[in-house]
Amino acid sequence: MTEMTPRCQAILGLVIRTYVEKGTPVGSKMVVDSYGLKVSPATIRNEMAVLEEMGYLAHPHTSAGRVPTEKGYRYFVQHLLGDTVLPPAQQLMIRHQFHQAPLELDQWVKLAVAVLAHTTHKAALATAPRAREGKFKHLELIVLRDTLVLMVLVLEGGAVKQEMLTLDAPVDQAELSRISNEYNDRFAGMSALAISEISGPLQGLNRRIRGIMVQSLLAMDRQDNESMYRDGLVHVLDEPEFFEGPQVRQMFSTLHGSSLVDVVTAAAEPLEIGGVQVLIGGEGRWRDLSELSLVLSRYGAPGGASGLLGVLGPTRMTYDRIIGTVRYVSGLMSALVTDWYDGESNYIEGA
Amino acid sequence: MTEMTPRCQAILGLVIRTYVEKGTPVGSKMVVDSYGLKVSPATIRNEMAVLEEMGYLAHPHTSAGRVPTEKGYRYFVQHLLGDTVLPPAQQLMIRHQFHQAPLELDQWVKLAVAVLAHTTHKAALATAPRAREGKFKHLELIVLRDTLVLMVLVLEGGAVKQEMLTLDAPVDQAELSRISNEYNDRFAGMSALAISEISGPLQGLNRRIRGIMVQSLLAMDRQDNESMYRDGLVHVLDEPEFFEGPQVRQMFSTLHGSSLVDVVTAAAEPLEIGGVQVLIGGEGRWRDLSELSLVLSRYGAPGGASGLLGVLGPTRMTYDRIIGTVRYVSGLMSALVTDWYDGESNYIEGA
DNA sequence: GTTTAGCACTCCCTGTGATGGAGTGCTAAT
DNA sequence: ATTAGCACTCCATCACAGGGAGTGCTAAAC
Repeated sequence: MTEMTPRCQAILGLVIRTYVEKGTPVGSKMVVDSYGLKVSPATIRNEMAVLEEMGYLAHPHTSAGRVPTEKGYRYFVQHLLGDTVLPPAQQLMIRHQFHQAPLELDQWVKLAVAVLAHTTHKAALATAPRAREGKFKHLELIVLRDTLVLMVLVLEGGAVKQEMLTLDAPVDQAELSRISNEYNDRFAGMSALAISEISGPLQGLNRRIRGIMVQSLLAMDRQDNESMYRDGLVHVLDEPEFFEGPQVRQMFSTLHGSSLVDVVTAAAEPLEIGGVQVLIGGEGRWRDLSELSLVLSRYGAPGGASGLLGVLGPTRMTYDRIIGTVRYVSGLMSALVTDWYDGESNYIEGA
Repeated sequence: MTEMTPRCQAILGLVIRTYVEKGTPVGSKMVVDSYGLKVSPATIRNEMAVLEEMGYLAHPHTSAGRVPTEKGYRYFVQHLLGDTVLPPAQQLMIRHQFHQAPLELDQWVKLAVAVLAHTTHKAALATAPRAREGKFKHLELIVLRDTLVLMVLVLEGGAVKQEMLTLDAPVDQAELSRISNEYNDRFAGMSALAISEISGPLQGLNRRIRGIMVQSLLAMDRQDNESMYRDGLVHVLDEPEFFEGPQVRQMFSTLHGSSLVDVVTAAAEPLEIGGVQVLIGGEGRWRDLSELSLVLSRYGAPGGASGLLGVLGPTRMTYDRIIGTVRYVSGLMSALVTDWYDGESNYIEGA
């Protein structure tokens, strides 16, 4: 059962590689010819029969070649994966696209998704880095018209949150400025907990503002459907297995739907920064992803905010290349984010 | 040629209605049976032959029923469309979804797209209302770390624009507050042109800020790919004509791609607020939309900001119902936006 | 003169074998 | 343990026939 001769492994690897490349079930002759092996097809057939019995390969029908099962892919990813480091040329191309990177964090994330989707030719997704708990930096209150106020909340790290407030009674800008100045003086650099502790019972406008502040600080790391960027979903349509029938529809509702966020966050839960997680065919836990694989990584500043990025494609994908790409982009993004936060903390210490 | 007997019209209408409903080419017998006409199939056949010669109907092959051409649809929309006003029940359902509407304009727009997509079961799109030229309301400069400044620009009407600035030399918050206060006192309520006229030659930070301000004010009505909301693209996959082959792929790149914005803005160019424009099969101008129709409307406050919203679906769609829905939602949105701006201007006058 | 019944014709759609090929699984020989 | 040989299985492809839907024409009916 756990018996797995080196040759068996090798053959499993070859079968998967050829299947990933060609997309059709691969037969014994195909393996021998493609790699110029010194054994006969019959030998391969025997080994393949063993692999099938162990559950790593499957048979569409009696006289077809073999196809990897999810278990097969998983074994491949865990034990047979060679060097997943991207060749320097690829690295350069990716780095180059990050070179004229914009200054806002969200822009970086969008860029990362686009780069991932483009270089892997698959669907890509990412979430912006979020700290576990945000710290208050700056509050601004701007009156738009008598009872309507725009509240702009800036957190440390540069995240900005806008909120509209309607009031019961009109206020003027001077009053609002007075309030926001007080907040800025009193609460700068504090966490939600600290703010809650300081402030006694509140009422009216102050109460609403405080509520939103605390809520925003606490909800920093909650990823919702809106905050996940996606790109390149079209690429998945290029794969022959998604070419026809209602699969296309199902695929797209999966990718576009809101459940994807849950899957991603659940799958990424055990991930350290820089770590890569490979989810093959939903792993039995998510039916939506039955034909899909997800290569996910967490990026961010060590001990600080972190986000997720990854690639989503058919189970039949070139895992080595894609894992390499995801890991590399994750590394780049971590560097960017770390730089950002270092700069930030330096400033604070130096101030 | 321009000859079009009433009965011809009626038959064209019936053919289109049945085709839209069934999705298969419709034959003479089908028409007679479906509507209990008092004429024989042969009569219908003759008329249909005439309609075909005039270019309103087409023949997939010799012994198939008739299918409407783009020209046929256009004639239908222009002359044969009955009452496109939505039944009260539908109106109520839509209105109800707008009832607990959020306070931000963009949220309204998103809601409108969702409602359109949902009720028509087609793809929907919308752009946020933009004024021809914005007016400055409020500027806020917040230092994030030594040389990095967050600039928040609020325009009249509540549009908010964020921008990051990197400086050559560090500044402190006090200095920034001084600058922003000066701007707020001096330029409140002014247009880009007025601001440009007042200010003499500038340098350094002031020059950058002024540049962004003017640019933002001028670019208010420019719709880019990012600013167009889309929803319900999946619905189009339900239509049988998009079920198979590379059409799906092409469709999706069309709908997701950036060229759609150009098409929409070009098509909407002649539209008055409240007007509805129907684009059938790309009208020969846009090859991407060959199988698609676009029902578009402009909404907004009269003389003020306006945006676009519409529905995109296969040429084979129920034009009356969809035009009705688009017009109704457009009306609702116009009311919302007008309210918004009225409130705004009231405040300004009363201030 | 318009309408209609009748009919031949055209073309698609579907199901049915028939054929070939790719690949397996088994057995016996190496 | 490996391999050659071979029967077998099942899929894919093609051709072909029959049924069906619908047309276009013609001639008769109103």
